[in-house]
Amino acid sequence: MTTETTEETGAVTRRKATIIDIADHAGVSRSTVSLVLRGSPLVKAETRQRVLAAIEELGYVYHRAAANLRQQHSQVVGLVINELTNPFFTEVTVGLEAALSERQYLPFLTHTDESLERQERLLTALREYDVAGVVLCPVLGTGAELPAQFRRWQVPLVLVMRHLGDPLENYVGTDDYHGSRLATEHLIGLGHQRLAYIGGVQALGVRQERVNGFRDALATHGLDYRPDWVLACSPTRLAGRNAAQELLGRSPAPTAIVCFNDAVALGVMHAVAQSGRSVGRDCAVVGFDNIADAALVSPGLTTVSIEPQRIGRVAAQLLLELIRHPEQTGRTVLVPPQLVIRQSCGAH
Amino acid sequence: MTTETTEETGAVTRRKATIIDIADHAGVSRSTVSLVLRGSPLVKAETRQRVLAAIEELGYVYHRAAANLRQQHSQVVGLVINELTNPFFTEVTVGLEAALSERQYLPFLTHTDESLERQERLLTALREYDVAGVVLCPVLGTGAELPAQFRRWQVPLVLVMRHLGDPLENYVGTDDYHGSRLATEHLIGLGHQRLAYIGGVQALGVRQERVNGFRDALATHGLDYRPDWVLACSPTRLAGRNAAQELLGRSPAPTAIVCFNDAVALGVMHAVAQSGRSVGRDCAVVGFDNIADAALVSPGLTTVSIEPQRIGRVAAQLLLELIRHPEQTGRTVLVPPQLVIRQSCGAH
DNA sequence: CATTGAATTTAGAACGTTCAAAATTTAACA
DNA sequence: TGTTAAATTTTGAACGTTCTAAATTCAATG
Repeated sequence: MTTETTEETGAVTRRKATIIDIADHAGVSRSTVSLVLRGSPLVKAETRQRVLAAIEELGYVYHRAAANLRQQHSQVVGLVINELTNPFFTEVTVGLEAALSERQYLPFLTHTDESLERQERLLTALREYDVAGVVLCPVLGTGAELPAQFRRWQVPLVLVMRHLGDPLENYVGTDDYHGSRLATEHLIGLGHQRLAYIGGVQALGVRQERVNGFRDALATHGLDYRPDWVLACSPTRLAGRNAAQELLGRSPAPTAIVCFNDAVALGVMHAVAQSGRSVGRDCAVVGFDNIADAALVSPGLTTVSIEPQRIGRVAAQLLLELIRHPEQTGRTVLVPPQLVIRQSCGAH
Repeated sequence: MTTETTEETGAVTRRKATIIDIADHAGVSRSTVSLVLRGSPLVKAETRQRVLAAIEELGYVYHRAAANLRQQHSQVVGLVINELTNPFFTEVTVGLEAALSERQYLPFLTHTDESLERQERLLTALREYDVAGVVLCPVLGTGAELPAQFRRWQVPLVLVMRHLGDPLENYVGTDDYHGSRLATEHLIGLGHQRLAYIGGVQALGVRQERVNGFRDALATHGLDYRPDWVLACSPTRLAGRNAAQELLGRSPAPTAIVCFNDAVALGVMHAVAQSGRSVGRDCAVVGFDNIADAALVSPGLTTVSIEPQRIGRVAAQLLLELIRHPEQTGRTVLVPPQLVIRQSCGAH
């Protein structure tokens, strides 16, 4: 029986049914019920029916925590994301969730809000809940020793979008270098000779990659790389506008601007228009990320698309591989980006 | 000893240390270690030191799943959010997480992506992981019987931002009616006589509340409510722009537009400007939500601020109350919104 | 109708913790 | 020093599952 009465309220409370209640109700043993629950072919069809009926009747809910305890492994994967407000990361998590739930893993999503302290708290919480692995987009200022720590802890770890420089770390991100190169070469192909780069915070490895792609594309085509035409700024629309205003005031001014991301690019477009120039005609602009606004704005923003969902899926796949083969290290997967051509670069 | 050798690899593997390993190492019993872990005052200071040293030395990690199993309750709370890409919800979750982790609960964040099927999968998964309660922003099309189901399941449930109409449901949201009224009365106070309302999907209860606030504010001040000046459209910038274009083409045109949310309002501002009118001077616009862009755009968007973090905190508090007193039902908390005055309404 | 092997089912221990109750040690006092 | 109470520690069962190995049932065969 699964009903009992509590003293305080006098109300009838239904204790949650367990596998034993099902067993009693169906007239079989715990083990048989367990086999049915896991879809084993060992049980006779008729018995299975009886058990399933009992499950239905008692409203039984499988207790995964107990099963995991016994089986010594969990089906939960921690997702530690630094900035959920950024739609890009939301997309990454959508890809992660899709790939994980296909393989019966449950993603445990978690938000550090770019705070190192929160990140530490969350990582130990996940460890205490015995997750099978962790996908982490580390907060700025995360120590490079974190991957080694995870190895010691024996918890598989995949970094996404930001890496820490440990040669043994497992990392999934975009091919920033080639994406940036792609964008730059497109502009050069359109005949531009005076190209500038705007955006990104110096400290970020991502930015370095993108600037390198820009630099090398120029070099390959025999164009000058002018350090004074490479401006850093925080990755926002406002900062992009300010930086562009300054740059466009110089003489000569660039005729094409490669931007760190779309937010910056939108700000840059704004500044270009305000300076009396036509975006695309007098000054070409390309972005990076292909956010939703890039298509909606007018003229449309030419940009490098990095398929965030795909990155999520790839990260999930790598993590599942690591769960199977924990000894693997140093895997890096760079998802190749694609150029999406719209009007902001003057092409059609 | 916690080291052993696996046959396959020959590598030394460190089995995760348990409370028993700590007990042996410190020369005490399981129970004593357990008491130390839970910060009990019963253990002698010197013993505690010895145990803590052992914990440190063996790199022990508390196994919450096992503890929860024994204690028959978990410290995990499910957060089921329909649209994480919406920065508003991200803010709500930040508030939830903050309030929950203060009380030692761990928020298990989850994303339905506005899919009913995903929502169902996630809810059963959370049940299987035996969460202490659930905070849910239900997907469109969720059946009104869901709260009753949760009651039968004996899982405390708090709805946020969207309710289902069950009189016993527990709900935390904004006071849409008064927020909308506030915005409308502000415009009336500035002398406007021809007011229109744009945005929101008919089916949503939220929209009905906001339109009611708009209507009643008009009535209170003896102004006509014209149903043909109340336009529904999906809550996006683009849809807002289209709706406003249509509306501004009529004659007479409204001199003030109350919008369902800020996204719509930004689209409306765009249309107003395109029609050759000055936003604020010729046509006032107010939004709802106070998203980040509202302050950045020019002119600044006057809008109703609903403090999403606060909503998250309140929802968390209510849930924790329900976990303590599961018999409570029918609680509704409406967080009062505030008017943030910028330039888009012509005031200063 | 035994016998055999396959098919199906089961008992008991185990996973890592905490609870209740009991056992032991320590301190205080006459 | 013995007695008592308080302080501290421990034992064994329990939480809901699954594993291993063994037990039982069934069907087919000679």
